[in-house]
Amino acid sequence: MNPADVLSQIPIFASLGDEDRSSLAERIDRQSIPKGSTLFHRGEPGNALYIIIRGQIRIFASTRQGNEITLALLGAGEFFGEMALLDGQPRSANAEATEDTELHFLDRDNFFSFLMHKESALRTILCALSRRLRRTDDLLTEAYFLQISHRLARKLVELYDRVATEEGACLPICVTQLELAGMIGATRESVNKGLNVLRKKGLVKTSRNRITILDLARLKRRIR
Amino acid sequence: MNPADVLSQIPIFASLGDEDRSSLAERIDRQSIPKGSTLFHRGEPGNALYIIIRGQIRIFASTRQGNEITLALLGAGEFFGEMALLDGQPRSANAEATEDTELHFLDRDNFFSFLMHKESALRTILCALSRRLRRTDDLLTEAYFLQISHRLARKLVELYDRVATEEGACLPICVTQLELAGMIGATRESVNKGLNVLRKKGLVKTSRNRITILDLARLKRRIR
DNA sequence: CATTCTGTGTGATACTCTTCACATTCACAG
DNA sequence: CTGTGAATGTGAAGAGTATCACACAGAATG
Repeated sequence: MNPADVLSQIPIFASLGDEDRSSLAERIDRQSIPKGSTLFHRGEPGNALYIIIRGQIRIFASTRQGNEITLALLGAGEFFGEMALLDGQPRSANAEATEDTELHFLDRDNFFSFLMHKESALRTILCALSRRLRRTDDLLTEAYFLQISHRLARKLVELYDRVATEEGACLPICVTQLELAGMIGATRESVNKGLNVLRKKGLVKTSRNRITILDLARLKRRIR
Repeated sequence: MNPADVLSQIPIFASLGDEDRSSLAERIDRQSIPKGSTLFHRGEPGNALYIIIRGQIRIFASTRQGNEITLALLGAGEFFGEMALLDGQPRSANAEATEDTELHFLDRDNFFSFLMHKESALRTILCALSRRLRRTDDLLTEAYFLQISHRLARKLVELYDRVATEEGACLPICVTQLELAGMIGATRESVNKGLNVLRKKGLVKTSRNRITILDLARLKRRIR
């Protein structure tokens, strides 16, 4: 698959015309990293935007006590690292590959000259940024006012939606309880106990690395 | 002060040439709102970006139980409301004036044509967006892992820095304990008890509507 | 096949923060 | 000066989580 075709699969660049896409493709480099390896750490200078071709990247922050919170889990077609690119500040979080991953990267100057050139791309990037900001604001309100069982239910629905839209069937969510804990800012034990409640009510079914939602409607009702 | 001069004081527009500035000034409207009044609510369609000339705006989210969390407190020269403008979604939070406030507003079409026209403005907007995103990410990590006393100390330093840079002296921070509680996601009582500890250690002095930092260095040390 | 590792399930205990219920102080309008 | 409301101070009780300390199962590895 040539770079220009890869670009056409990516939401930010999908609206580009053919010639713009090819000219951008020439400026983009490609990189592969193995599962478990780190792409960058918080505090490092950042000057590139990454776009995921294949695999999965986890964006996370950590505290001195060794706790970790997962800010985002990104898959093929999604991009990240744009913050450091935009404001020139050091990386605000860590990024690691949770699967063998291939990605494109685009450096600062290319990025800006490209944006100034294509208004549609500018609009798409700005949309994506504000959507992410919205999401984090929501997470913040949740973090302060919702108890763990609610945050858990909400996150399960969110993760389910992501799998469901791609297949339509009632697929299981593939996460460990530890990962879930990181996403909602809780301990693994609390997540386990929260899942226990949902299990007893027949809302979900759990097994190793898997959570299957049995009654989506009732689960959604618990969120409110 | 004529519109064009006002614009030159505002970071986003500072880099404009004189003629650009005047042409933009014609398209910008002005609005005054009294202390305590609401500018917009969450869920309303948004079609304008606001820039604060004078006064203060509080951006906040609220839950059905009536709890409120202050997402940002913005002063002269700062702007907000750009998110709804960018992605066309409804307002994601509420905005109210905590002082008598004057602001400019700029509608969608003008905003985009302006951005496409001036790369420096684009950079400023993108910087501001990513800075805001950074801040919220930080707040989120804090919310999950830091206990109230730490969040309190951190917020006091942040508020102090904002006052201090404008004057240089050791000015008191003007907030009520209820407002502080909204900013760090806690109850008024918890804030009170947290302040009590800081007071006993001689780090701060409190009175009605006022908190004075006595020992900034030691307060900063508590944050870590 | 034995061993190790990772993910899961669960109770006891301790701690933080909220909720509730009041008392107190201060500013300010009548 | 006096009443009224807003902001503050404080304690008791309870909810919700974290921490700790295990037991156990299945998968992966040699």
